[in-house]
Amino acid sequence: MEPIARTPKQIGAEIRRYRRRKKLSQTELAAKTKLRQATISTLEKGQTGTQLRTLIDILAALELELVIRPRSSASKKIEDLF
Amino acid sequence: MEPIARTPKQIGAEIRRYRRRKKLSQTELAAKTKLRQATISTLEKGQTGTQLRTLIDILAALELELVIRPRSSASKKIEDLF
DNA sequence: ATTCATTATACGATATGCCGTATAAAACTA
DNA sequence: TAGTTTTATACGGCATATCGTATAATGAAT
Repeated sequence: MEPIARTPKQIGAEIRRYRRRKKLSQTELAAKTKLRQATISTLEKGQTGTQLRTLIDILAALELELVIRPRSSASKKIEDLF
Repeated sequence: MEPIARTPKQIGAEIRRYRRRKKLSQTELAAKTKLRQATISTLEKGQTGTQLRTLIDILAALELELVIRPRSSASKKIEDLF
């Protein structure tokens, strides 16, 4: 299953998923990244457009990486996501 | 080879690669996205942290998508050069 | 229900991105 | 070479993200 993200909301949801997988609270992640807990909260909610710098800091702290690629065609069924 | 991006510079380089593949100038892409040519220029150069919203608009215009995933260990050392 | 941890929201202040416009620099092409 | 397209950079002004700090809401567990 591949975590595709095309909107801030999807990106935030992915971040949250990975953060919890690592058993970190927003506060703990904030400490690692020198960001505020509030900033991480808004990113995960996808409420506002955040800054790319913020996303990158968080990805690094969670040992994640970004892959940019052409959009996968409609062959991807929703069922495959679960 | 997978287009992994962990820094603004790498992200910018990927965007540029895909834009050129579609034979679009920065000005043409700017028109599609309602951004300025200057904004696209700075994003591609990776000079400044841009806004996530800007990146997403451009990805959409280029029909690209983002995948977030755990870091692949293979390229770790190489990426540390940046 | 109460407590404790976690997450969401609020305030003014500061930093930074994007805007419009414009020009300069580079890269192609004839 | 000169001319054309493309990309990089500059300015003031506006919009917005993050800051620090703090509090309110939610969730989890006993």
